[in-house]
Amino acid sequence: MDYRAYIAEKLNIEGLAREELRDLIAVPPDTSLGDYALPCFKLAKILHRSPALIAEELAAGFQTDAVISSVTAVNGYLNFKVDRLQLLETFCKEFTAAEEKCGYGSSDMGAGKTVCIDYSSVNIAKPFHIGHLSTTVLGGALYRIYGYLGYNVVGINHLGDYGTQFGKLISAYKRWGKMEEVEKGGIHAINDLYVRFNSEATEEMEAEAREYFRLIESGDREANELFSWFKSLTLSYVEKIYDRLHIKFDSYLGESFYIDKIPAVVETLREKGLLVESQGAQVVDLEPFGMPPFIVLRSDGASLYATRDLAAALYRKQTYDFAKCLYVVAYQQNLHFMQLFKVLELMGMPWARDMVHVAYGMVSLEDGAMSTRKGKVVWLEDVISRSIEKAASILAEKNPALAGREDIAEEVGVGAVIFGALYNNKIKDIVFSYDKALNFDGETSVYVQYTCARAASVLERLKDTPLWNGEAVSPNEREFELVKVLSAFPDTVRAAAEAYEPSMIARWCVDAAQVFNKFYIDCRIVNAETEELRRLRKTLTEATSRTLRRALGLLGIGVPEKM
RNA sequence: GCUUCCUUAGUUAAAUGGAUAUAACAAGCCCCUCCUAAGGGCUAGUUGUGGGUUCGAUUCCCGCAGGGAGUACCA
Repeated sequence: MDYRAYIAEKLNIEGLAREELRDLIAVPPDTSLGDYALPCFKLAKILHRSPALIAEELAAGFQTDAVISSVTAVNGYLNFKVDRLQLLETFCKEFTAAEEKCGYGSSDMGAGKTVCIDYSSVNIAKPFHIGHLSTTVLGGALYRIYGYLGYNVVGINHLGDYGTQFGKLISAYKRWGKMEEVEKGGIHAINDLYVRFNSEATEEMEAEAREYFRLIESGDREANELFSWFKSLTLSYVEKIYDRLHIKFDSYLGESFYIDKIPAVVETLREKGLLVESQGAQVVDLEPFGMPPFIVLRSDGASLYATRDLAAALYRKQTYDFAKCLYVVAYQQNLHFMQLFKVLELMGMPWARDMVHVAYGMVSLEDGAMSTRKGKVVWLEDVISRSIEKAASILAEKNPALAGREDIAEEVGVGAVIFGALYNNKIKDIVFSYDKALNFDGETSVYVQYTCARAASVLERLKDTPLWNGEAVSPNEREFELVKVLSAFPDTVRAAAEAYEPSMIARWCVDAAQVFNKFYIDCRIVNAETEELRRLRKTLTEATSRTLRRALGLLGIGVPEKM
C-alpha cells in the first residue's frame, strides 16, 4: 500500500496537487520522530504562513485513523506514525499475494517492452581478468532485474571477433604454436602466443599478420579454420565462467556479424548528407556538438569498431524493437557512446534517446594499471577459486560435519566475488586487492547468506508452526523495523532498475540482514512469549529469508540452506 | 589545452535539496550452560577549498586545488 498517497489524500491541501503532495512526503531520519514526514517549508510560500504554524494547523486538522495512528508537528515538520498492526497486516497480505504470483517486488510495469542489454562482450582469444568482472555481473544483474519487472530482456554478448589482432594471432600460432599445447593450455596458451607476438613483432611480422587477417576476410580456408578454433576455445572457456557467475545471454552476435551490413549503413549516412571526407577518411562531423568527428571509414576504406557499433544499433532496433538499449561498458568509452548516440540522432532515429551507456568505473591494481603484456594482471578464475578455497577452509573449520560443503563453498565464494563488484556505485573506480575481495565480514554477501542460514535454521525448527493469521499482537520495535525494511524492497528494485544501479539492491540486502539480525538477537522466535508472537515471528523470518534470497538471486548470488 | 567523471571518519563507502551526515573494515572494550559468534553490543573518529542559489546544500551552479578517463583513422 502507498502510505504517501494515503497521507496526501487525507491532508488535501488546497492549491497543491495530490501527486505533488505525495512526492513531498519523506521518511524521517529517526524512527522515533515518525514513519513519514511532511516538511512544510515549501508550503510556506503557497500558504503564506510560517512552516511551524502550517505544521501545527495541519496536525490539528488531521483525523487519525486505523492507518495513521498519530500526527505531531515538530519544527516545521508534520510527522506521522503508522499503525503497526495495520502495517503488519498490509505487508503480510501483499507479500503473500505477490509470492503466489511472480515474487515480492516483481511487477508487470515492463509488459510488452523489450530491453536489450549489451554486456560482458568478450574478446576472442583473451582470458577474463578482474577488469571484465564489472560489466559481466552488472549486466547480468540488470538482465534479471528488468526481467523481474516484467520486461522482455535480450542479453547480448557483442563478441570482439573482428580485427587485425586475429591476423597476429594466426601468425603467432603458425610461428610458435603447437596444437597439443593449445588444446591443453586453452585460452591462456593462445593469449601467451599473442603476447609473444606483440613483444617480438618486426615490420615483416606485422605485414604477415595483416595478410592473415586479409585471408580470414577473403574466406581462406586454413585461416578461417584456425580462427574458428580460437573462437570455440574462447567460448567454451567463457561459458564455464558464465555458469559459475550465473550469467546468460540470448545472443552472441559479435562484430564480425555486422561487416556485411556496413555498406548499407554507409549508404544511409551518405543519403542523409552526414558523411564528409576528412583527411582521407569518411566521417560524420560532430564539431557543432563539441565532439571530435565520428570516423565511419578509415582512409583505406576499412570499417572501425564505431562503424560496427552503429550497424549493430540499427540491427538491434530492427530486430528487437527495443524500448531501451543498454551498453554496460566502462566510462573509458564515454565519448564513443556520446558520439554514437549523436550520430543516430542526426540520422533521424527518434529512438536514439532510448540508448543508454551504463558506464562503470575502472579496475586497477595496487601498483597501478593492469597490463596483460607486462603480465601485470589478475585472472578472474584465480580470484574465484581463491575465494572458494577460503570459503571451504572456513567451512571446514566451523562446520566440519556439514554435508555438501563443496557446493556451499562454491555459493559463498562465488557470491563474495559477485557481491564485491556490485556493492558500490558502479561509477566508482576499484583498486583490486585480494584482501578486500576475500573479505567475508561486515557488509558482504557472506553476511547476508549467513543471515539466511540463521533464518533457515529457525524455520526448520518451526516447520509445524502455522503462519501468523492476523491475530492481534502488538509488534515491538524490532518486528516493526523488520516489516518496514521488507516493505521497502519493491521500491528498491524499481529504483535500481531506473538508475541502472544493482548496488541499491546489494545495499538493501545488507540493511535487511542487519535489521533481521537485531531482531534475531533481541526476540526469541522459537520460544516466543505467546503462540501469536511465535507465528508472527515465524512469518517475518520466512518473509525475510525469501526476500533476501530473491534479492541475492537478482544479483546472481545463490543462498545455501546451511553454512 | 579542451571535454568529462571523481573528492565524505585511519581505510572502503552510504545518504529523491530536509531534522543530530550513516554503515562496514581497521583500533579498543564487552557478550556463546540461550533459535548458527561468518553474529550482537559499547567507545572513539568524517563532508578538499572559496563563493553563489535556497527557509535549508554532502547533494544544485560558478571558481580553485588534487586525482581518473577521453581527446581522428585501436577496441
